[in-house]
Amino acid sequence: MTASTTTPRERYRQQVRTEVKEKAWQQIAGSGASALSLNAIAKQMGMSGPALYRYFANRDELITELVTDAYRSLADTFAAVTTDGTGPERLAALAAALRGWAVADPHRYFLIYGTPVPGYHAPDDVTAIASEMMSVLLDACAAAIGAEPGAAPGAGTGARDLDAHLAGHREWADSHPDAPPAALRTALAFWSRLHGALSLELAGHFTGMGLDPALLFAAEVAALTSPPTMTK
Amino acid sequence: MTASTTTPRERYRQQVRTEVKEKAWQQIAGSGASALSLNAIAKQMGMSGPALYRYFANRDELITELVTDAYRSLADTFAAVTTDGTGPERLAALAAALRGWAVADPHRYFLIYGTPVPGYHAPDDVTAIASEMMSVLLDACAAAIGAEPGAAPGAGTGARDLDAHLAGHREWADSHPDAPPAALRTALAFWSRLHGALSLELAGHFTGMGLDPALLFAAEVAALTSPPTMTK
DNA sequence: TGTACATCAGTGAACGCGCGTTCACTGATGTAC
DNA sequence: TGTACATCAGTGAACGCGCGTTCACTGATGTAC
Repeated sequence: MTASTTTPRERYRQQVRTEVKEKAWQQIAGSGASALSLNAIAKQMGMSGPALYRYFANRDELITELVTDAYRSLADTFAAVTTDGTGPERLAALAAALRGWAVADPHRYFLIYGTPVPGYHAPDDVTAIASEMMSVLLDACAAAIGAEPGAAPGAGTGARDLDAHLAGHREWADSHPDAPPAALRTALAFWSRLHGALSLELAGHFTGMGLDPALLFAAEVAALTSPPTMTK
Repeated sequence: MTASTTTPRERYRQQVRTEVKEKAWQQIAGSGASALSLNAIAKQMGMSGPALYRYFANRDELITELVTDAYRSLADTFAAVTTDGTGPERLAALAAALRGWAVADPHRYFLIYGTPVPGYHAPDDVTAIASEMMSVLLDACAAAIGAEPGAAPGAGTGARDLDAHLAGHREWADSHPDAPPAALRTALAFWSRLHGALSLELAGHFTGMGLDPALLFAAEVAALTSPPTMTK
């Protein structure tokens, strides 16, 4: 509990910045990220448009901050997941955290993982945050794989080319230089498959089909750690 | 070769409509779908803005037509895939067709499967087209499953809840009323996993990692039909 | 083949709107002596 | 504790811009006799 050296003025600044972002999210929820308007936010806050330029240099800076905040929030959610339990249990917990986070605010999810905005480039901060998340995921994957290497997705013949490629391209996993290829494969399958299920769910592609997305998601999570055995 | 009853004027109309759509796609590629502007398209065609209202009632109608065209194009691509070969071969061919189609024009892909536009609702036509595609996919899935039921993704214990749910919700698959649950599961995994890999690839989430998306995609396709065997 | 008429593509002016952003200014809040 | 000054939040007017859309109109193309 170190005494905050924040001046009242600085505190007020942060409050206003926070409120601007809140209104921004509301606006994104209503009309999409590309329709974000500084003037509209100001009006909603009972201020005049130019006032916001005290708090954000321009529209792009606001969006960048929203993106960074979204990444930060997801990374924190990941980091908060318990590291107790077996590898598969940890992976399941991470998956549940991911889905919970995404379902809680689909627009925030899509701001990160949705259609990229042409011309907009995410700031460098986010790659660092993405690495954080990958590190947490790899940790659980390594634990899961250590217990049962054959249970990793693609452990059969199908991933031989991928494994060869991964042998030469594992910079993205350099937080875990000793993780076996199966762990890397599992991490990739985790991201790829769960984002597939989540994207379709949040975009509403399942509602027209009358399916419960949670069950598909659960089945995909299960398949990540306990691959099908031949039942013939 | 039935003689076309199309009048020259009608033919001209269609030409212009087509050109408008082409410019629209170019504009989407450059600035995103939400920045689509009738005036800008007209200017690019050397016409004045209001002229386009001879061809499209308004902006929304143009977008709707772009969406429908995109679905139609994907469905045709699917339908053109050969039905020769074994089930797994057919699934692999469909997967390759999907990826080829998506990579050829990422913006078109995202217009269908990307971030949904708040307030915009796709027309009814597209659900019919989506059913077409699902029917083609289910056909291949049924063939693949018939040969080797245990090879379906989730054939282990992980998909029991999903199977129970599918037993009561298979209207989306009513083109194949006799398809076994494993076929339905395979079709869902096909869409979900491949869209996951494609979305991440096309949004550029792999480029920062230095990975070759094609190899991940290939591994996912392989996992759909030949699940890992325990190598322990 | 020629004339009279209908159809329809495209224009230019105009409407109201909201946007991002700049600028000079007012008034309140904090700081230094 | 009181006064003088500096800092900074917020305003209102203004700039230029592009948007979707409507409207009355011109001129070319096709049709009917």
